[in-house]
Amino acid sequence: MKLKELADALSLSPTTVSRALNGYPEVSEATRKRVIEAARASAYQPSSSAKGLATGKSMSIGHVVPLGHHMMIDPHFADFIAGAGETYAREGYDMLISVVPEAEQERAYRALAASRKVDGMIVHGPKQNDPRIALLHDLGVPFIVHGRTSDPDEDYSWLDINNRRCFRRATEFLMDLGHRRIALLNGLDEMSFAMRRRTGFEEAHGARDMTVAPELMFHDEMTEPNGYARARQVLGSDMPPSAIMTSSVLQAIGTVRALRDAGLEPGKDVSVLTHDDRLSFLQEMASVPIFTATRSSIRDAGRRCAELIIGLADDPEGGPVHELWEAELVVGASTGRAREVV
Amino acid sequence: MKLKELADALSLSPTTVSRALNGYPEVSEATRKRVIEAARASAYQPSSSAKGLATGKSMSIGHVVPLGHHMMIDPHFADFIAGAGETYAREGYDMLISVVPEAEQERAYRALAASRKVDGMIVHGPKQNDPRIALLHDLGVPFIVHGRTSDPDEDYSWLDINNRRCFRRATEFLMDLGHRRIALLNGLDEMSFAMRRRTGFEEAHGARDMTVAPELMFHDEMTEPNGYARARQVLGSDMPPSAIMTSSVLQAIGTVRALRDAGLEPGKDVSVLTHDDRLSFLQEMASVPIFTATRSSIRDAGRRCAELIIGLADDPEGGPVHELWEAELVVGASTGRAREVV
DNA sequence: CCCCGCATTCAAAACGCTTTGGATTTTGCT
DNA sequence: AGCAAAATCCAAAGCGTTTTGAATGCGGGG
Repeated sequence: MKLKELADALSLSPTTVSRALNGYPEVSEATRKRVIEAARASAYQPSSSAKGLATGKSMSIGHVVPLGHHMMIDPHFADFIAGAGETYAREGYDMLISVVPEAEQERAYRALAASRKVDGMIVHGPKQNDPRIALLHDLGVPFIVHGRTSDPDEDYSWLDINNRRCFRRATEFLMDLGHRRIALLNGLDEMSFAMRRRTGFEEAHGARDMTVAPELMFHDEMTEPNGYARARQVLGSDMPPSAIMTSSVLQAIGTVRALRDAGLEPGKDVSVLTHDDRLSFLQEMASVPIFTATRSSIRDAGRRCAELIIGLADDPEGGPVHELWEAELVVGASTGRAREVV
Repeated sequence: MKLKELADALSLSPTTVSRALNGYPEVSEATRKRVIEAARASAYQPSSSAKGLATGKSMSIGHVVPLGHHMMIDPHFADFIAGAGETYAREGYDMLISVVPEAEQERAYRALAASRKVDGMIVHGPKQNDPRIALLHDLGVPFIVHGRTSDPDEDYSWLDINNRRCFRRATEFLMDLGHRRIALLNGLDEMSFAMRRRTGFEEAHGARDMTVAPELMFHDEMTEPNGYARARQVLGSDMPPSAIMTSSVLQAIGTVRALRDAGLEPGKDVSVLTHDDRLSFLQEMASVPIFTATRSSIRDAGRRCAELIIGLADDPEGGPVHELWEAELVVGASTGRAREVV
């Protein structure tokens, strides 16, 4: 069913039908009703290519997701997508995902932009110095970064959580419990968020005239097996930490597995504190959370990023927008006073 | 940069340029070279809407993903997507995802089909009797189902694993180890795969003249917390099982947590056997796997489904295609001989 | 030297929608 | 009743490609 046919059936011109359906005022309410009803009855749906060609908008937002080192799609990313998807559905947008090998990322961005398949893009997992933001700037596509680079951050739009501060608070929380030797199982070191968290971690040490132990800091992909492996490694060392911080619940779960293997109890023998993105497939209903954690819903971030990029797509001059979210620090069962080792 | 401009710059007609770029034979190799070079230099990329309008193809495949009961996006789904995405990227297709509340699914399918935004669709998580396949049939969109319904399955395309057989084998494997009382933590009962697994589980019992204990069979969303809760429940019952089977590694992880909580050791005190979709963020490098499992990569399934749907999009008369994959049964550390209880 | 056939190239139509600029009818006022 | 303004509708011109049908230039056979 195409517009012309619908118009013929109604003895109206395509012009009028188009206007009636798109809510333009130059059409009487009576005919608008009639048109809308007929459209519904015949399940008319405008061709997206034709509409796109005529309006210059595609009503979809692009996400380029690189297949990482281990060809893994990040579960954190999946939850972000779920949130963004909700917003898109509500606003009549679609989500276009391009999964590409790391090396072909730039080509993918260029192709998406130049073919005008998307009205805007969301940039995931920004590195410290990320060439993508300059690229997108050049390409002239509206975009928003989930996270920030380490560049001055005024001239592009982003939404981020205050990684530095929340990791500083978390570290100090552990120190207040008497912990002196704390391990940090962080995300990959090229990631901007990992560096910010590390900075917060170090600041906390500095503020109390403590020094971080380099042999207790790790940058890995945030998986359960990696959490397990690193925890095992530090627990088996000469001077094991009394607390372990991780950047993801997945690593924390691995850490707990390692503790159990070593006959140690989390929260008693060794404290575990993690950042919690509230991954949906791990949500507990328990009254007291398993993990003490800095917490911020990555799904909410997805929802909000989608709203922001749609705003920018509608009004590219809407200027760069920035949102910095604070994470909450919730106390769970995985932390406790440090054992008096002395 | 639009086609006409490129043509002008080359002193050629749009016709010729278009043909040169699309590999038609009616153009001399010399000019083709020239055109391709100029296109590359000026980063020309045809407008997808215009191309779509002219050709009738959109070069993208649609996925409708419902937000389930707990508004969770399934991590299994994420890995499937990663696999499919690889294929799409290779074939020049894009992936269009529509995240919608369960109730609006039908509308989403209709909209995607009628707006011709996609050349084909992949149906996820088929229910036992799934109205979507009739719907898509009506809409006339090529589609492939990942899984099967319980209907006769000849008239639509699908790719599935042999759930019934692999769960039967797995159950018999446990019985061979002396287990007589086996719990099954399955996926949601409306899911077609869950029923097939259940059937395999029951067949194994029937073949040995054993009866399944209804109080040991559960249908839940396949999450870690659910695995934990159910395992705790059965372990605390009057007649606890000596082995627990789960439909997902996530449930298995939860189960192990429950065992540990109860002071039990997996593989010694209680055996755990799971189906393993090879979720990428859980891949171990260990030589002997943690879990004994029936194993089949859901990412490979995604890859293959994408190939199949692209094939169908190119040639809708390609007839229904079917692929039934066998899962392998790999022995890990989580199973062992049943404790002599008697 | 002419004409035919092949290799190249092009002008124009088509794809299905939105939007511009007018035309026609209706309404509101005097 | 008469006229300007407002309301309603329409024909036609895009939007950027592909594709159809025809034109042009060329070499070769007669």
